[in-house]
Amino acid sequence: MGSMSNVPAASALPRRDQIRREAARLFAARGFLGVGVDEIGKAVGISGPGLYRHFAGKDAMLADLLIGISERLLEEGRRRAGGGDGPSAGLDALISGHVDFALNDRDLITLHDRELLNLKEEDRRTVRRLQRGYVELWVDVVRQAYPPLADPTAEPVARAAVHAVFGLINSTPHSLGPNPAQGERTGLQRDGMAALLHTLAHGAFAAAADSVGSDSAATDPSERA
Amino acid sequence: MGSMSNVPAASALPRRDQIRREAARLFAARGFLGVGVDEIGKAVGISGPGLYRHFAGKDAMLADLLIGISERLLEEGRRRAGGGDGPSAGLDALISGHVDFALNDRDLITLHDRELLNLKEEDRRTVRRLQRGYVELWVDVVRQAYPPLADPTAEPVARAAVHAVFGLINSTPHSLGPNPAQGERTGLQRDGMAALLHTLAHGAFAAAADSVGSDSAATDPSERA
DNA sequence: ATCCCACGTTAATTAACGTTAACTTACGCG
DNA sequence: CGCGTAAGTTAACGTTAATTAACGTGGGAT
Repeated sequence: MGSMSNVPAASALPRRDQIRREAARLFAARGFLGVGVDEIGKAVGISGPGLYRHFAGKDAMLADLLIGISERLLEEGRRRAGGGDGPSAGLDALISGHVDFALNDRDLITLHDRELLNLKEEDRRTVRRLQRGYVELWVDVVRQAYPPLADPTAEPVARAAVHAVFGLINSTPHSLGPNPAQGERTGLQRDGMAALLHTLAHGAFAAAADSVGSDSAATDPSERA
Repeated sequence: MGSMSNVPAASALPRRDQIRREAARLFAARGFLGVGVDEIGKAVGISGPGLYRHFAGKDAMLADLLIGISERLLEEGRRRAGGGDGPSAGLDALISGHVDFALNDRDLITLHDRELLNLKEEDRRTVRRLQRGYVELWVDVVRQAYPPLADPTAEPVARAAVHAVFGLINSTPHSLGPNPAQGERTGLQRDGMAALLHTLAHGAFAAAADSVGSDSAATDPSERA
């Protein structure tokens, strides 16, 4: 193993990435346990056990996908949150980043919260740690951008709102039909959907801030009007 | 089959319902393909193939659960949407109903959008038809409650917003930890969470209405500010 | 008393799946 | 040239899981 003159030319992706993409597509479409390795192999043009030259096993493929996406989310999130122009702009950047992610990498977003339970304990802990970091990032920025949420008693509200907004943004895979075509007449075009999700997310956070700014909402077990 | 003097006394649930509950719990926890029939059997005190006296097969259990929840959502939704006191109150009632559902029947809400792909074609069509009816119900009420969304060109926006709000409300299973205990210090109590979700949903819809009321958002492919 | 049927049990059947083994091929390099 | 290694192939193995078969059993209605 001395020289190595790889560089896969201008052809296609490296095998490993090709496998990643097809596996993500199939796992998202039919579930991790619902697709066999032969199927993944066929999708990349090799057959069955040939995949074991590139991944240690089926579990390792899923782990690679989930850890990869979690790392990319956190990394990109950190970059955007520290964008400079104050917390409000930071939150905008976070939202845009997550929306782009949900629209561009629908398969991975789907897997991200659907297939965690098929990971071995250690990988699951890794993914959860990364996810936790990402959530903390959002919670901090949201509480700075919406001062009423900065109150210590409002922390659970901010955290729950962040989770809910993730659910909101991540809902696009379900509401946008199957994978391939993007300009269907199902509804909005891509950019319109991105703008709308951005708007909805802000609306939700603003409403949360308003609710703790005025009356009961969090620690008070009284009913609302 | 002439007499039938059932009435299961004051003991437990009928076997069939007991199976439903345990199957829902297990499917939500580890996925439809991740749990075996022996496991479901053990959860209800009988073993393995004894389940086939009550359901035609594992597929039939999932179909029963998903169709059941979809029917209940639609039925209860219709009841609430026609509550009488105008579209704004109708929307409140719809939101409250869905929030209650998400908080009370977390397992079923999880299955509802996670396991559709494990249904046979016919059952899947049935579930989708019911889901479509439920969405239409929401879209109609939302557009009445928020006049700017009643504009014909805003229909895709209203529809996408409804899907997004479903994602928002349904996110609670993920952000509330595992199933059993309900009063953990993870964050909000149940009622606080319900109130917050209600608030967030309204905030999202209001923001959607604002956005189409003022500038570009839907059919216009221009960028937003 | 008896019949029967709802409700279970365990054993057998069959199919699928992940993984490993053994073997082949192409090719960069000393 | 000859060798090692990356990247495949097909065949085989061991397990697991859903479903079916064959077989009990106990309690109500006739």
